[in-house]
Amino acid sequence: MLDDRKLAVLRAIVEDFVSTNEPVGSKTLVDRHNLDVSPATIRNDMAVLEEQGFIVQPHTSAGRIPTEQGYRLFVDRLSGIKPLSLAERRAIETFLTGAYDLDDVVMRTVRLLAQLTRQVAVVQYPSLIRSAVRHVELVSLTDRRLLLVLITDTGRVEQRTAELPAPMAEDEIAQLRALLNACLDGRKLADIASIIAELPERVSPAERPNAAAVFSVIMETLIVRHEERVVVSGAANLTPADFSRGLREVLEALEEQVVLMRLLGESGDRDAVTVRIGSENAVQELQGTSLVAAAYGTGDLALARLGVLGPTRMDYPTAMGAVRAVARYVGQILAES
Amino acid sequence: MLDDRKLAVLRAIVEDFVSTNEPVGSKTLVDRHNLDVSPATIRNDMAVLEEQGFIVQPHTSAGRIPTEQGYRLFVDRLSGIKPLSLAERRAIETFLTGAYDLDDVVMRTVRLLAQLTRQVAVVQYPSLIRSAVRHVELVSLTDRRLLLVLITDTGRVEQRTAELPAPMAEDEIAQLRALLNACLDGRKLADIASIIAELPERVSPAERPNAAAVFSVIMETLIVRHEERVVVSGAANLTPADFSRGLREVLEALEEQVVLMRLLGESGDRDAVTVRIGSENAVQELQGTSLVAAAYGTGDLALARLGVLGPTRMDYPTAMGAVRAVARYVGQILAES
DNA sequence: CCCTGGCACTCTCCAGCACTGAGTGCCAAG
DNA sequence: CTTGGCACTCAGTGCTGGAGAGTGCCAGGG
Repeated sequence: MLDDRKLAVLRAIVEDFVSTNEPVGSKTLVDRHNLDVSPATIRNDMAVLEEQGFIVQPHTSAGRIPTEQGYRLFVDRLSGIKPLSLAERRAIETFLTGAYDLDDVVMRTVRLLAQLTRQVAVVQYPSLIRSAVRHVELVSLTDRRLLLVLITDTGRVEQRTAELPAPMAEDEIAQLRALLNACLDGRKLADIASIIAELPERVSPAERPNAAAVFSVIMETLIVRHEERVVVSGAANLTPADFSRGLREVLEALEEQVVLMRLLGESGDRDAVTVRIGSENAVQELQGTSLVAAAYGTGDLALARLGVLGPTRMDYPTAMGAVRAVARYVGQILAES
Repeated sequence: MLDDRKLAVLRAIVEDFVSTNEPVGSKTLVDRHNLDVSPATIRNDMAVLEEQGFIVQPHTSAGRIPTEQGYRLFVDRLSGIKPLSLAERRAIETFLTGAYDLDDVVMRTVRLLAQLTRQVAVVQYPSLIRSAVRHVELVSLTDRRLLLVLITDTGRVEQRTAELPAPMAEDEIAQLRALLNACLDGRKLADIASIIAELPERVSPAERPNAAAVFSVIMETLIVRHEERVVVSGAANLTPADFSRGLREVLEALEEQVVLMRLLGESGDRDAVTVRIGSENAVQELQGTSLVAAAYGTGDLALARLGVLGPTRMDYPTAMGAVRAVARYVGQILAES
C-alpha cells in the first residue's frame, strides 16, 4: 500500500515541515530532496498519503503538512534517534559535572535539556521509594514543634515540621532520634511503612502521643509528597504560533506539578525513549503538544523520568537523542554520588 | 501648573486605560467619570498633560495613554493602596495556613500572589544571613564524600555535599560534627565566617585537610548560595500584547535567578511598598515591565522581598494592596514557626 | 501499469482604494 | 476659563483584482 517512495515522501514532508514550518508542496519537495521523479508523481503519492490520513492540506492551494498519524509513522518507522554531536556531548559533561547536590543536579539537567533541544524541558525528581534512609534528624524548633530531616542515600534531603500534641524535652527528642535511626537506617523507603507501624510499641506510653505525631509526619513525607516534584525550564522556547489555544493554557499547565506528573506518566524501562504525539498525550490541557521522555536512574533502577515538551511539529530524532543522552548521563552522575 | 481637574483627568485616564487597555478620548472620559465640564475642556487639559509628558497619543486620531511618567505621578500622588476585600484576606489566610515547611510557605505565597493580582509573582527565599544556626549534621555518603546539612532557626535547611581529600572514618566525622555544633549552634550566620576561620586550630593536624574541606563548603553554602533563590509563578498571566519585545524575552528573564535577584533589589524597609515603573527597572531585560515589591520578615527584620511583575499598564493600587497584605501575612507565618 | 507534462482550477495573500468614525486642535463667542 | 462648532487626521474595515502557489485530472509515452 505504501511503497518505499511514498514513505520517503512522507519522511521528506515531515523533515521539511519541521524545519521550515510551512506546508510543503510537490515542487519544493523534488527540488530539495533529490527524488528523481517529477512533481506530478509526487502529487499522486501525496494524494494517497492524504487519503490514508498521514498528511493534510491546510487549504486547497497549499502544500501538505503531516498529521499526528503522520508524525507517528515517521517516528516509528522512518527515523532513528539522532546521536548527539561531539560538541553536544561535551556540553552535557561539562554542564552536569560539578553540581553541588541533588537540587543542583536536577536544576542543571533541566536547563541543559531545554538548551539542547530548544524546547521546554521537564525533569522529575528521583523517586525516594527506591532509595534507602541514610539518616534521620530531629531538631526542636519550639517545645511544641519539631523539624524532621530525612536524608536518603541518593543524597536527597526531605524536611518537614511536625506539630506536637505536648511539649517535648530535649532528652526525649534524643531518645526518639536514636530509636528512629536504629530502626530506619539503611532500610529501603518502600519498607518503612511497615517498620514504622510497629514502632509505637517500643516507646513508653507517656511519650507515645508525641512519637506518634512524628511517625505520621514521616509517613506523610514519604507517601504523600515524595514524588510530587517536577522542575521545568525553557518556557521561553514556546512559540505562540505553534499553539492554537495560545500559550496561556500551556504555561498554566506547566505550573501545575500534578499535571506534569501525569504528563510524564509511569516510569517505563530505562533507556527506552517514549514519544507521545499530540492527542496521544495523557493530559487534556496539553493536547496539541508532543512529549519525548525517558526514564533515568542508577544501575538498572528507574528512579524517575525526564523529557522534552514541544509542538507536535518538533524535531523528534534530535529531541530523542538529547533526551536519551541526558537521561543516561544523569543516571551516571547520580550513581557516583 | 497642574490644577486639581487636570490631575483628576490624569487619574481617570490611567484608570480607564488600565481597565480597558484602549486609548481613552475626551468624550469617553466625560461620559464615564462624571466630570461636569465639556469634552473640549478636557481636550485642553489633555493637551497640557501631554505637553508635560504624562500622556501620549499612539497616533493622531486616537485617545491618550499614560506615559511612564504619568503612571509615576499616578502612583505617587493620585492613588492610595487599595485594601484587600474581606474575601481576599480570608483567601490569604486559608491559603497560607497549614503550610508544611519553609519550601511550602514560599511556594504557596508565590502562587497566592499570582492569583490575587493576576500577574507574575516573584518571591525571594528568606535570607539566611539574619538567622542563626540551629544544627549542623554531617552524614557520610561514601568514605570520600560527606553530606552537610545546615538547619537554621527560620526552618530553612541547606544541604551540600563535600568531596574529601582523604577517607574519613565514622568517629572522625562524629568528632567534627560535635565540634561544629558546639561552636556554631545558636550563632548568627552573619558571624559564622569569623568563627570558622579559627576552627582549624582546634582540629588535630592529621585531620585538618578533611576538616578544612568541610569548613570551606560551609562557607560557600552561606556566602555563595544563600540568597540566590527566587521562585516565580503566574507566567501564564503574561499577555503577549502587553510586551513589545514579545513574551520570549520576559520568560527568559524569569528563568534567570540572577536577573530576578537584581530585579527585586535591596531589601528596603518593611511595609514600604516599592513601585518600579518601566525603565525605572534595574534589569535591562525587563524594561517595559513594572514591579511592585515589598520586603517581608519577622519582627522588624526584613528577611527578603516579594513582589509582582506586570506590564506598565497595571492596576497599581490593587497590586500594592495585595503585595503589602501578603508580605505582612508571610512575616507572621514565619514568625510563628 | 506507472510516470510525466500540460492545463484548468482553486484559494490565499497582498496591494490599492474608498469610506467610516473616533478623536483631535483651533477658534471665536459666552 | 469654558464651550460649541468645525475642519482635519488617521487607523481600521471591507471590497476588488491580480499574482502566485499548489493542486487534480487527463492523455500520452515508456
